[in-house]
Amino acid sequence: MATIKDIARALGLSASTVSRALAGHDRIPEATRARIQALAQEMGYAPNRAAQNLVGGRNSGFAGLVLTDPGYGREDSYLGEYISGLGHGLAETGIDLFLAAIPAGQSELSVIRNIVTTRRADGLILGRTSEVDPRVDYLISAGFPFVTHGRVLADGLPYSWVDTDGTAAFAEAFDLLYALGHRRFALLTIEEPMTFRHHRTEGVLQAMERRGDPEVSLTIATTSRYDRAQRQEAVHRMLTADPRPTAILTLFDSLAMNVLQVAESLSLSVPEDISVIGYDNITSAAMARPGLTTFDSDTFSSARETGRMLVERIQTPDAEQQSLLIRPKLVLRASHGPAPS
Amino acid sequence: MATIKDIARALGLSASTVSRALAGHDRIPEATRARIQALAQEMGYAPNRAAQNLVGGRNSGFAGLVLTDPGYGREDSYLGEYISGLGHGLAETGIDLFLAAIPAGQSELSVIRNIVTTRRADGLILGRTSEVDPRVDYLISAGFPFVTHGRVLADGLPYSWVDTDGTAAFAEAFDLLYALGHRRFALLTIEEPMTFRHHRTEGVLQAMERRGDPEVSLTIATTSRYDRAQRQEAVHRMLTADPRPTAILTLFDSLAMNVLQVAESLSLSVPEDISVIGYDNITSAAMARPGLTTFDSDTFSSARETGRMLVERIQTPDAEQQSLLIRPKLVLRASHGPAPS
DNA sequence: AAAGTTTGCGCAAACGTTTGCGCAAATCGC
DNA sequence: GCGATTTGCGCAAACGTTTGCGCAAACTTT
Repeated sequence: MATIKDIARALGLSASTVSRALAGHDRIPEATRARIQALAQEMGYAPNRAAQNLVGGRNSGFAGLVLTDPGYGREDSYLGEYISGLGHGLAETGIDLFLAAIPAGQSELSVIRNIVTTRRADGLILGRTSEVDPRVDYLISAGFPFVTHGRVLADGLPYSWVDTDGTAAFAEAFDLLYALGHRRFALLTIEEPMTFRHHRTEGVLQAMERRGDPEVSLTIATTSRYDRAQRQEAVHRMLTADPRPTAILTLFDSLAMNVLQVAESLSLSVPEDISVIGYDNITSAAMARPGLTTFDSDTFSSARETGRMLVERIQTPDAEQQSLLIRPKLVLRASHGPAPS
Repeated sequence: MATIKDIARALGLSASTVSRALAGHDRIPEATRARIQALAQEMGYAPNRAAQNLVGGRNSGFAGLVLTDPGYGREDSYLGEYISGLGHGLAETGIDLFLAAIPAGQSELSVIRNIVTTRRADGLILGRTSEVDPRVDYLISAGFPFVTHGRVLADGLPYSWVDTDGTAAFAEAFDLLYALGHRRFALLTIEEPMTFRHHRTEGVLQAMERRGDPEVSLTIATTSRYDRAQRQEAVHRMLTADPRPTAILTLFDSLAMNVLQVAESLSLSVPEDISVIGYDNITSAAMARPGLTTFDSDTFSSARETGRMLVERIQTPDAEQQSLLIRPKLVLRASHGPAPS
């Protein structure tokens, strides 16, 4: 509504002076700045983002969160908490959140490219990082500010990320179950080459190797991340194998939920017959019976940190890249117990 | 990157012609339009939103989804599914989703006012409507396009909304339990004057009245929507009352979850001792044991319709206001059964 | 073939801001 | 008290579009 020119006219100044005063530039005396700021306040002046954006070619005032369709985060409470955290990380910076919801079938990379070239956002937040991720490569080469939630496999790439330490957590889960006497392990994992799959698997393998116990066996079962029927079938196969594993680690909670369900339908009791441990601590994990033992990595604060890191990327592009590895906390519930004898 | 001027220069035309051709205006011969469009395609031209916005004062290209902090939708899978649906409703319109995440303690109304005056969005989507909602009043008076998810209590206000038919659903729930022999009912509700509270309560009261059975009793217990401890306590009081209700209706699923938990801690079995019915069909409702009987209102498609309605509001502001009342489907699980004798 | 209409397109202004350059006045150094 | 520097501020251009107006050429009508 009110423009810089209105302020200038009212004060008998030029638009340039008002602009500079508001931006806190040099060579504007404190008294003038104060008058200008007071009037701006009074008139409810807010800079026109479009105009600012146009002149500078930067500063759209938006941080884009890229979400892809299958799933989006629909699985559980995750997204709401994540957005809440991001909001807090961006608060007070004048940067708003823009949701780039990518329809199924559209190339995520082309949408990202479009956002970058049209400057629809000043920076991006990427989830679902895969081991080799063209989005990351592109954004680095374009020199565009971004932060990923999750990593790519290659080390040393110049980008900022926040991730949870799946390797440590899965090693901890293995050790916990080993200590309870379990020797026949199974890991339920996914087909998609997400980086977290690598890290979490690595945790189990490392812990196993450290034990060096020849009695320990591990079978790895793979299923699709999204196809429900295929998931059920894979779990079913795993639970009817002979010999049956007694300790099941799943890559994330919703897979563990499948295990709980199939076990129930097979009249296997958890944790008496099999122990199950998940990862993520989704809301359902607490509601399930038995309650699911899992790992919690505080989505809210990790999202907040992601937001803060992005702000830093945007505002001081030359600052060093940051990264944050969060150690998830084991949440003990009732889905694990001593190995059956 | 590529601008309209680049195209004009390359074709020996003026910027005006290119602009008009791309916008599909009159008085541009088909042949010229085709040439222009082809080159635009080839050069990867995308209009600069900031410039478009600046000239027209409209058309920021964003639809704002207003989310307030306590909760946001963190409770369950709701938000992810909702956003997914909205994305589909806005797809192909060139309108992106902008998240107005309102920090706790900030006035939602002032944020909305700011968005409207700075034209940061072309339209808004509002959730959490309360019986009397100043946001709705303000947006109507400002003539700003918006759609609410939920209604206000007053009828006949000129705005578009999408809501679920809580009245019908709660009447159905009552009837179901009545038919199973239940006579001592309880309704667990919230303190906040949300409109859905009114409608859902109304459903129970109406069904009760229709029966006109003097043996039926209904106690209504009220608790805070967000305070966990208070919720537990209210549920505890309800389940230790004498005589204890045998049929418990809760305003939404997460309250029903509380009932399930407290019942378990009191060694009451569901559904043998008490029946519980929720509303919303959150993910945990399926995972809980016993599975929660509840109502599902297809968040995804109602969000998609909300998105479509907003597009209509934005593009044809003079079109009639629309509304959509969705009849939720009863999802039968294991948390309800015959009244204990 | 003259008058009127339509077609195809360009000119230039406008949207609200930022910023390089410049200029007069004030202040400083000595 | 004179030259040099600093301070305070304005002019005007630029960012990429859209759009009212106008004009010449091409058609149509009579």
